[in-house]
Amino acid sequence: MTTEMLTALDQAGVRLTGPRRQLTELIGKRQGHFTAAELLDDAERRRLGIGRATVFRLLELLAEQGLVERLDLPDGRHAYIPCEPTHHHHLVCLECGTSTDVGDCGIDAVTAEAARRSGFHIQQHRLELFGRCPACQSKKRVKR
Amino acid sequence: MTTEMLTALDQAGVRLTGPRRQLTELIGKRQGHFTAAELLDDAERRRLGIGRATVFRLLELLAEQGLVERLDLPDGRHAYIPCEPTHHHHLVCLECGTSTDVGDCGIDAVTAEAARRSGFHIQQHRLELFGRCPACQSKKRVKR
DNA sequence: GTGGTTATGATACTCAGTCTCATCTGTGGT
DNA sequence: ACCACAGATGAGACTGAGTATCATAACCAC
Repeated sequence: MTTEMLTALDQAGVRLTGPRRQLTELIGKRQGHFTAAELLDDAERRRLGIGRATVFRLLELLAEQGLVERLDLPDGRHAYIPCEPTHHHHLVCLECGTSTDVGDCGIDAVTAEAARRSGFHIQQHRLELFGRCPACQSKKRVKR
Repeated sequence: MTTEMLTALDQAGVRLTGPRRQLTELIGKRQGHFTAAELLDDAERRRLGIGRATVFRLLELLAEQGLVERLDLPDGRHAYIPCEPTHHHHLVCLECGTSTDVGDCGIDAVTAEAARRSGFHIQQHRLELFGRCPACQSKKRVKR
């Protein structure tokens, strides 16, 4: 996945620098969502000497390319999810952070209906689903 | 609307203090969404002598009671919308900030479908729609 | 290789939101 | 009407996320 990110960045006409390679690798090693602070921590723990600004700049770049998506967690924090650059929505596990992409699932019908009722011209929408993934559901069951 | 908020706060067992009355009044005077900073500005402009902490504390209280809902704007800022304390979604005008509540519009079917496909147990969802309200649509048309 | 454009890290800064704490005030009981 | 005191307040310190600046470093097309 990190190579996909790198080739996409390359095609976007930006330089494939050391810090960018290292950070995309760290992103690849994480599963699920992560915050900028967590990524920064990873980098510091490995003594990569990467500055905070660089982390934010890369995340912004990746977000522009649609390789990563900004997510607003229920507690108000911002997180990022690596994902395919097509329109979709996220289903996030509140326990382990795993996330899955879901396709449209009929959401277009919902927005169309809302537009019809309100007269609004809808330009963008955001749907975020939160819950527990199958693995965490069975984990809890065992513990009880 | 501000009286509704006050009676709801009263029933929640908190004190109806001066700052709380003044702030709910300011919220009532705004239409559409607003950020904490904007509300704070309003209060400062009127020399009410209300501290920043009080503003945040009231917003938190109102959010707990469902009288106001936290909203994540597409640009990442946090805003609040006064609303009815029932489950619903928001349709926000990106130009003037007006917002409308929309009922379920079939979104439950979407979450059910996503749950079926993924095996997740979905606990909460957030749907936010952004666009242009009817008034702003006709405004633009006139300008051209 | 080399040149020059682009990216980088350090640092300072801003801004949102939280915490603390001494002081003040609404409210229920009298 | 008064009082006592729990709960609320404002000031200001603090934290943490994200941004801006700028001199230095590193890509990469040539």
